Amino acid sequence: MAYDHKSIEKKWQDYWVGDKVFKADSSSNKEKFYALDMFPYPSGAGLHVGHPEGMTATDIVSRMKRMQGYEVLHPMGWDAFGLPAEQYALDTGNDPAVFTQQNIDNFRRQIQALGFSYDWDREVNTTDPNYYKWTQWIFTKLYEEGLAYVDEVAVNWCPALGTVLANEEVVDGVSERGGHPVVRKPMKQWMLKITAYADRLLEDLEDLDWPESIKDMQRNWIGKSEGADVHFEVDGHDETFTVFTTRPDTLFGATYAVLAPEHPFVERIVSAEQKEAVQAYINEVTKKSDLERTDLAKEKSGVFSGAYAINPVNGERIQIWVADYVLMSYGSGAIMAVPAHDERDYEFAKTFDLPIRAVVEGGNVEEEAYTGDGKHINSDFLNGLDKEEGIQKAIEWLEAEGKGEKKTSYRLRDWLFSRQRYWGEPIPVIHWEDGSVTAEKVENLPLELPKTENIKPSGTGESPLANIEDWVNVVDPETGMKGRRETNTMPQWAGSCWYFLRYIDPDNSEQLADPEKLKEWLPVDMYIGGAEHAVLHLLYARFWHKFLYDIGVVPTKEPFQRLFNQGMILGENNEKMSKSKGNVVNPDDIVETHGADTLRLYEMFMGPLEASVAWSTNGLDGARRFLDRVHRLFATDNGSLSDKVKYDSQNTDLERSYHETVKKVTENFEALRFNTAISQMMVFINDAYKASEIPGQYAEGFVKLLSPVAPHLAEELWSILGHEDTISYEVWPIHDEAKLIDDEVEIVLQVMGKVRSKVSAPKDASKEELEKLAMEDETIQEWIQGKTVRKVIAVPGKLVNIVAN
RNA sequence: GCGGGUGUGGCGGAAUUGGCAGACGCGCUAGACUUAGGAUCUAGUGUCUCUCGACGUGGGGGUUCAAGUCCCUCCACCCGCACCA
Repeated sequence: MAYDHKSIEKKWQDYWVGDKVFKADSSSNKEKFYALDMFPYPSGAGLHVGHPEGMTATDIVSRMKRMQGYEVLHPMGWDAFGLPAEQYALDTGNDPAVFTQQNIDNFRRQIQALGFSYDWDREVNTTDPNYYKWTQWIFTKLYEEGLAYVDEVAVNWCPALGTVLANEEVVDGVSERGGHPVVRKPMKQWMLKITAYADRLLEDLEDLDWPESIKDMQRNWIGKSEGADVHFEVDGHDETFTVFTTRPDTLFGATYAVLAPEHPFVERIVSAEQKEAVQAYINEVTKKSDLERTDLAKEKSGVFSGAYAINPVNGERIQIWVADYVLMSYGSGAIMAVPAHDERDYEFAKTFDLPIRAVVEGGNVEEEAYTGDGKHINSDFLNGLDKEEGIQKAIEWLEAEGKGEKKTSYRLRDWLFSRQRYWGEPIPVIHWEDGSVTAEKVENLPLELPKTENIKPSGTGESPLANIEDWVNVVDPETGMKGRRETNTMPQWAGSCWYFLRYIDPDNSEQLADPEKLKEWLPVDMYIGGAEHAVLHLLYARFWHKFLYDIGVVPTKEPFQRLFNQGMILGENNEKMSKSKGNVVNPDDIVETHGADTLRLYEMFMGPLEASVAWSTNGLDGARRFLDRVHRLFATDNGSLSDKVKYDSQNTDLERSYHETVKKVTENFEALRFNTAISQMMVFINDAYKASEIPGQYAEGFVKLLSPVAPHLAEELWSILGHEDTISYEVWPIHDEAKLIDDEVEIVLQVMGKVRSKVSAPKDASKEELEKLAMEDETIQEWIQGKTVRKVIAVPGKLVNIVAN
């Protein structure tokens, strides 16, 4: 019988899972290798063909590393908290835990049907109390270290639904569900002080083996910029405000100042005459959505506050304006405006007819702002200096005069860590009636989510947990003091910040993970996932990891040494797969019709791992055809070994092709270039079909090379080749470099850089010998006839180029 | 606007330090075997001429004996950020 994927795949999957073939042993003395997938959110829709792409890539590497003698940790788990389960609960009254468990079971079934070599004994689930116990524990540590704090932050409050909405639940200013109005409302929120790690998150990127584009995205997100804080006094008030500037050297060109509309200072300094205008402006601005406010195309808007600031360098009175082009969230929410040398200030000054004074030479201030370098003018003690010197000197002056100081600002802001949701890790904090706040003691963790049939909005903006009286209200057993539990839960990011640590020691009830085991496995050697997590997940996880490093829990500064982002698999119409477009391909269907091995092979052969390529049914058929060809080459219809395979063969037809294949496949797997590795395997199979016989050791070697990509078929062929054990721990083939070198090589003969002839020559023929061969070649002689040979370039082993005209 | 990236046959894509452009797969064409083929096998397949040959890696220019690869310039598309002071 021909290649029957259904029976073969079932057989080997049952064996792998049943016999725990891929169990990882932390105590072995093999070198450790940790291959990690970004774990999925188990959605109700199940797996789509995009999921297995990255998973196949890590699986191939894992399987190869095992065969190369490494102890491989390759785990899978579930990022299972999240909004959809909560929505489902709200809609149906069902328990999100039950719903989530069903989805997980479905995901696991689908993933196992693809034959990945996960160690299923290490499966983790972020919604499991034994898991989130440690998520909560990390939070309490952050709290103890002062890195978790409460702040007032505006949230999307929907009065009609009585709940707070996530940004993605708000569409065009109304709730996505029901279309109710949404307003910004300040609420007390837990924040994590990621900004305290900004510099280290930036610097430590250097040593990581990550795509440069991802590093850059993180750098931009952190957005470090150096400059100075400058303090301005307000004329007629006993007040000062601070601006942040990267160009303190242009202080003499500051002709007005601007406060963000939300700046608390605005109401303190606004003049009586301007009060009404300012209030009207602020009202207008707060009505605008974030999108409208940041729309670059729009005209600058603003209003004069009626107050004046004193420029600290020259005592000049300058107007203070309120304008929304200054953001409260960056720097100090206030700027000194230097219209001559800043494009935004220039545009604003032109709009409102404010003075513009050049203080740096170069450019034409009549026409546009000049942001380049040049000698300073109109700047007293800075005159004649260039930009760099000017900045230096200005900061020295400010610090000496007590009018300002050197300052570094970051675009990165602290992490808003609260969610007003039921389906998340409860934040383990109690607010006591005397006003004190304490974190739950470790022995009281996990603080479990209470079971309830009544998940509904609290109506106050608190999470549904606020409805559950006997959970929310607590009494201190020792002092009798009453308290109320925090009702906010953690965001989905929390569980995914450290799951890779738990895989290392998933059942530990005493600690997050055994330090000795962490030392064995960390850092993750290979981490593959989608580029959509390039910034947030990876930054948050790095932050937590550095924190855990600081408190001595983990042994490495960085969690993920090597990172790779796989591309997307698009629908056959070249658009992103989505239910609404009807172009989603379900892996279950492919496994049924073509088999898991075909799906794996096809996804790896489509193109480079990082590229986004459209699904093609024809391409899939081609992948299947290759596996059919492989099967037919090695096995007969009744499942015995093909006569063509001969263990005692002395035939050397395939020698070179085989060794080249071993070399290329090994190198390409290592470099994650699976498409080229597979094409080389195809070349070998084509050669093998042409050969009169296939030496047994080449057949075995090839099956090993194929096994990471098409493990079920490889196991089957391995047993047909007469082996009892799994192929998973067989020794990976090594190529013999000597077999790749031919004694005779083909030399390309060129005239004027164009190939005119070819000739065979000994591989180590000298330049002179090659030149002689070229000149003797008949075709070449015809080409150079009647021409003068100006020059002959001979590259040993490669070519001869004759310059003649 | 800033940062990063990509442009190669009808399609997906290959091409060490500059050294035979188009590996491999899909598709297509012809043939073989077949009652049949959406199976399999064989041959062919960048374009123009189809004979020599010429042209050809987004466009233009340059360096070089030799450029997909290096330099300059322009264009298109994709991703991220976006009034970040």
